[in-house]
Amino acid sequence: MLVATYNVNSIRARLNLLQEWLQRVDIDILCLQETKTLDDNFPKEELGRLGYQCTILGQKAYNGVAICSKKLPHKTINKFDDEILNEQKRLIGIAIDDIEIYSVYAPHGDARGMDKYHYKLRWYDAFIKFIGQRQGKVILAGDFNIAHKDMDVYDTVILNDVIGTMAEERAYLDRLIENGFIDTFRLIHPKEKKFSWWDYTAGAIWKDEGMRIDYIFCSKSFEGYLKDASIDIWPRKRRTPTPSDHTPVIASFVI
DNA sequence: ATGGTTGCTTAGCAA
Repeated sequence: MLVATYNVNSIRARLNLLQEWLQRVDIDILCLQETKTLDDNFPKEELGRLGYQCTILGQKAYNGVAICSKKLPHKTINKFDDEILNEQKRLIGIAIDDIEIYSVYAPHGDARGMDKYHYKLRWYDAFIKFIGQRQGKVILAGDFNIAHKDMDVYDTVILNDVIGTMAEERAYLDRLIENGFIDTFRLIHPKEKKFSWWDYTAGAIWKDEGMRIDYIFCSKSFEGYLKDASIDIWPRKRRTPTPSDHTPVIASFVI
């Protein structure tokens, strides 16, 4: 079973590239972020033609998450007890067989001290609390907007104590791991310096000046099933159609 | 070259 996460930076702008990519790989469950459109405008039919059932939680212009799966989910989780998890569309879950899968789009946070920064911390508090209550086989796939360690950024001087690398942000990923979640890419590749996002400006992708901020975490109960993990740089290196600033992250499970 | 890129929605915001 192949699980992928991809921040597409607009599903409508990225549809052609996404279709091309999906024909090259054989993804079973695709978690999308920054779909940036209301549910009515989500290209359900186009993805349906590629064999995917789409579970969508969109909003106009910003945010928006979805999960496209080959199997039909028997449950959708799109409402949460904590209001901060409901107001912006950053989290959706589905259940397939005995597995819960979440597509996650954590707030960017702007810069320390700004309103959006405090929002990020409050959102993460609510998210970790919610996730801590989940039981059994759980997968969290998405754009977490935090580079966990120094090896997850291209330059530790330029990217020291800035948004995405602050100790207080990294502590949230530590807490996820303390709760039993596994960073699948890092487990399979303990030493590899690979990124999942590169700034659009200044040709960052061609210099590999990026950060690893997209992750697939799985609960401890999955540990024996994890077979492989990778970052597919192919979509990010297209010149046409225009790519997202992120690239897909993949995890493979023997289920 | 003293900046540079996208997308959504239409000039300002968000990333």
